[in-house]
Amino acid sequence: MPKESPAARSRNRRGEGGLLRNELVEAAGRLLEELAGVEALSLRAVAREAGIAPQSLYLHFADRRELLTAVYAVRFAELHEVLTAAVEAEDGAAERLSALCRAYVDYGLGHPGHYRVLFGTAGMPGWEPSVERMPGLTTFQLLADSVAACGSKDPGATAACVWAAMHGLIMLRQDRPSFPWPPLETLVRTMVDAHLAAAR
Amino acid sequence: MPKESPAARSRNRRGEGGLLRNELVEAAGRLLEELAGVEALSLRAVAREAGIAPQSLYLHFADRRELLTAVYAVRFAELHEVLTAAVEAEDGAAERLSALCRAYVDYGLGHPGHYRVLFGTAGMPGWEPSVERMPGLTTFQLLADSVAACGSKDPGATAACVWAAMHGLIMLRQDRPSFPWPPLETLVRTMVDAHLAAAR
DNA sequence: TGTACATCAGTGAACGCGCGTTCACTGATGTAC
DNA sequence: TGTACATCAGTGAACGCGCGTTCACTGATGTAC
Repeated sequence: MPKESPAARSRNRRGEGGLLRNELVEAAGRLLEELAGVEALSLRAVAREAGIAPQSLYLHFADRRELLTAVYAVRFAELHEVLTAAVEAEDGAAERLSALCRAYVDYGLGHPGHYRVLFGTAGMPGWEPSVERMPGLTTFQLLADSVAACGSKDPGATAACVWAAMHGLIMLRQDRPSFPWPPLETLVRTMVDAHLAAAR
Repeated sequence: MPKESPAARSRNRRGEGGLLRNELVEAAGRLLEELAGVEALSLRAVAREAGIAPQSLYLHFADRRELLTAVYAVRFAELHEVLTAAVEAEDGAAERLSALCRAYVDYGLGHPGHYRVLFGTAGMPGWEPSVERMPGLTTFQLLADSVAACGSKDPGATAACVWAAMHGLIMLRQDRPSFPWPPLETLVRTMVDAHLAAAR
């Protein structure tokens, strides 16, 4: 399980070297499925997972930071898609907001490693998520719109609060598993209901 | 600033070797003031900050994990004290809850490094915060009581929600500084008001 | 159609770094006689 | 009061590890003539 057979990978054909780039991002994704966050994505670990020599990574990324940026972009797109689908599946404003929150929290708890790359990234050596503004803001808009549709007086602040609450839920449940947590459903419902109550 | 003059520290007198233990925890605290989280607290960095050789740390701690545990305990006591003081300074139930939340968020944003040692600790190599249950739960009780006093139907779930919301606020504001955050006051008030609204 | 050559996808070997940890040691200081 | 000794607070030197990164190289494959 932990080791890849060395013969597993054979060199790409000429002109198809670019394939390795995707293989690397996928390898990083696999690592994140079983391990914690960005710190699991050492350049060497990713290369190992992909079955190539560490220095081959430099054929497609200028340095480790660029690799992380690529992983970040792919994962953000994934999350955005999940959230969009969740919102579109419902009709009523409150239902849409609930569905969005559920989907977000489910993603975070279901893919802890991926989630941490997206949002649990601080003081990480050589990794500044200034890139996130672009994809991040349009995704946040999804939430802000849902909140606004529920009649909140200050959708910006409320949406930020909801985001933070979901983030805290995801992070704390992972980082403090020994705490006697109420069921996830209860927590999400309590949180959403509270902000809905304030909106009315 | 970064370097300590090597002559700064002189050996403790006989029988006072235990002083070094405190010096080390304080050195760790100093490191956390300017740096991120647990990962900043390498055994060697702490020793450097304290002005001793790395291996001298083993005179007082069995390994790095034990040092982190000591730092954790001291910081948790500090936070608990801050929160208790904040609650006791107010009279009305809603005011007490608000004050508690403000104090918590202020601590987290005012001492990011310390806060991250307390709650931002996951997948950290060799650090399992099972110890936290003891001090953690009594501190959480402070919040649960404040929430209950406000008339919440499910104080446990609501308190957990509030905790998560504050945690998320603290972490995200640090990790995503480029996001257009509403003022901190607004966020905390929005969050507390929402849960108060749901309680009524 | 055959061959020389350029290109391309990678690898071999090595670098210096900070890390946690171990082991043998030093030298000042208090204590027993 | 003087001295031998044990204790104690530390240090010197070294270990193996994984890391990011660099440089020179290889060998298969497509292309030009």
